[in-house]
Amino acid sequence: MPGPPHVRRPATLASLAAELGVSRTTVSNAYNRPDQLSAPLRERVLEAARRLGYPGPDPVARSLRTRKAGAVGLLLTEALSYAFRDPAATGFLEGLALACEQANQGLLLVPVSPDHVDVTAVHQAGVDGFVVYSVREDDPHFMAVLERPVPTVVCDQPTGVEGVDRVGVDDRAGMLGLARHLTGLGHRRFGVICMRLAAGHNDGPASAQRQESITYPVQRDRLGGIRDGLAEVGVDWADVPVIERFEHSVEAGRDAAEELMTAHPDLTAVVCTSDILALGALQHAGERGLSVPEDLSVTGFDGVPEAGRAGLTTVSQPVLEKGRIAGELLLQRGDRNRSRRVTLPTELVVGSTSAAPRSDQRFFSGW
Amino acid sequence: MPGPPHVRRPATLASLAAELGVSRTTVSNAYNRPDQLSAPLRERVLEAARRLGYPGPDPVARSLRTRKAGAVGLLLTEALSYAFRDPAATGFLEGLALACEQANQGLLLVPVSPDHVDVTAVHQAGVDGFVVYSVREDDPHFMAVLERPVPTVVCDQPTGVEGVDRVGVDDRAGMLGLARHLTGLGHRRFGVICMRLAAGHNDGPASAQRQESITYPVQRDRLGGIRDGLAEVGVDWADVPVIERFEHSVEAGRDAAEELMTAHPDLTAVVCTSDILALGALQHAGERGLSVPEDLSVTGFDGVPEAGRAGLTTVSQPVLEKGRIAGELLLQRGDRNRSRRVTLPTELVVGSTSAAPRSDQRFFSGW
DNA sequence: CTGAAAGCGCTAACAT
DNA sequence: ATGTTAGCGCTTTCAG
Repeated sequence: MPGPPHVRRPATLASLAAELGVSRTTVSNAYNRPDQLSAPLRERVLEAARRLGYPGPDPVARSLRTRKAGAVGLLLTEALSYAFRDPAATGFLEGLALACEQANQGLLLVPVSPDHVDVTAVHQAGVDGFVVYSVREDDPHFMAVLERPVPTVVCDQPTGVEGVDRVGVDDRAGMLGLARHLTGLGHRRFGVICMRLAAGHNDGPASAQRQESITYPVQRDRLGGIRDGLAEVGVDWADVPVIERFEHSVEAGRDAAEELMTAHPDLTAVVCTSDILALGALQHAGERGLSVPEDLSVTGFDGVPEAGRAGLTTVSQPVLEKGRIAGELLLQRGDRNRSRRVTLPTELVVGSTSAAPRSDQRFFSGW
Repeated sequence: MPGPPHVRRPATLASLAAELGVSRTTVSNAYNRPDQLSAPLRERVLEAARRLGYPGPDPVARSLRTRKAGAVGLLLTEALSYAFRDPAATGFLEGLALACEQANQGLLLVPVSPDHVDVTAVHQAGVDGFVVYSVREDDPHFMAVLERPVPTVVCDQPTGVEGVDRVGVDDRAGMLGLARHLTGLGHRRFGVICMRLAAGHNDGPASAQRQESITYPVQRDRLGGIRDGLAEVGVDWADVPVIERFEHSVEAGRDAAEELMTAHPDLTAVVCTSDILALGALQHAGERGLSVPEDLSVTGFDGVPEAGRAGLTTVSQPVLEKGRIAGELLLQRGDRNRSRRVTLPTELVVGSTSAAPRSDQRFFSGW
């Protein structure tokens, strides 16, 4: 907060003690260890505090002394405000908040400047540990977190970081199951819409080279799951167009679908790596005059409430649970000897947006 | 966080200074005032820090010294996790996060134990100020916030607190407009579903006495707006059943509507003090076999996205804007001489859930 | 450009 | 049950 400092605290523990002619310890005890002094004395102290406008022990000074901040820091890739717009993130946050609440710990959302990289906020954060939600492997904020001498738990990505606990789901297996569902229905001509794959702003086809250098493990696994599933029925991944979007929004999904379907009007299935993108694709299909699932199958990933309402075929993951476990992993100190890894199950949800392709499309590429 | 303290920091600013044979000031400057020392020296310091595993100045110690925490505290009535479920709260949070982000300030969600009242978390919070979101006038956590010697901004409620800035909307005027819309359509037989009115768990009719002792100003104003609007056409408030719900959820709204319509099957309009409750009422109408708006008009308040999708007639308020302004009010220190009050406009949104009552119901009470 | 001195406000041992 | 002693790790005048 810019500007002049706050009003100087009117009174301190020391001044109160002096006023009362007791020691600082006694005043401190009046607040922190009521059983360490007689009730009357304690009341005298509290009464004097009220009279002098002493607001109780300063939290920061206490933190310095006790080496406990009473809060967990949360690092998000995106702008802070994004967390409240993405339903998957919201579910995660709800779970994390639940865990913090239960342990009576605060949850500090660390501001991440959307524009120029500035990790000072990570350094400033008075927290006892960090939860990192789904960031790039080479995220500078994440690096800054690792330098802090506090425990850290990662959700989703990055994976496999030394000395850091992690909770996530088996993205690859989830997508593999979904791919099998689609190939089982008879689909052979696929298109894919995915989220940001690496640093840099790429809106458009994800070249083979770009796919080689993915820095978001979750996207890597989800794409890998599709690829493996298609390989099982002989579909070559090189023939599958993959469209990447920097922004993660329904609008971006719609837009990507337009790009995809314009270049490849013969696709029978569009697989999206998130529900949000899929909802956009669904929207585009409507605009294009395609019936879903008759003319086109569309699938997502995450299982957010909106997807459920739209009847989207998707892979559902327990986001709230993920958040709660992330919090518990951080808050429950156990053997910190070696890092713990928790992988939650996903579930294939077959909705009304996937079906067998029209028979005339099934194994032909047109007349 | 329970358990043993963290690993002791491997090195401190002092130990680094000793190692290098420079003063602590110099090391401090290397981090905070790069222009105060030569580049080579600074590099030497930073290099030594890396080598010794010095993670940079301890944020808590720095906070104590500078009297700045670099974070804003957020107090919510409900359990922390609730904030992520209520779409109106989510919008507010997004706006607030935006403001914090821009000022590079953290946002600390203060845990509020749902069960036994425990305000220690408010005392522990290392923050430069508080934003209080929509709490009861006599909320003990709020009282604790007021005792802290830091600036505070209230969103919505409580209103009229000395020395505290406030941002909100004109709830009364908004509801008055909505009431006029309904009376203009010809409605005369109303029922109301409202949120929690005061401390204590009351699920059921809100007696006149209970309505006298409302401690949530927002609910007081919204009910008052309806009352005034109905009074204009001669409908006596005493004849209007008001059903209160402790929980704020679609399910609670559905349930309240059932209670209301069972006791008063002749109503032509159900006014809800929130969209969430209204969505529940809509659901109940369907279950009851009533067509909306032909058989029954249903209205909400807030203008959340879900309501828009459902075509709900409601009073829309700029929640994101409210959040942003709350943040700005706190972060922009201006004349703190006297408290500032910001009242944002609401907008009547006429959807497809309100229409004239069936003519045979219009001015008759049935045969 | 660098150093010395002086705390920020509090709590945890260890006495008494 | 209360007091004494020693810092927690840092920044900030003010001199050199």
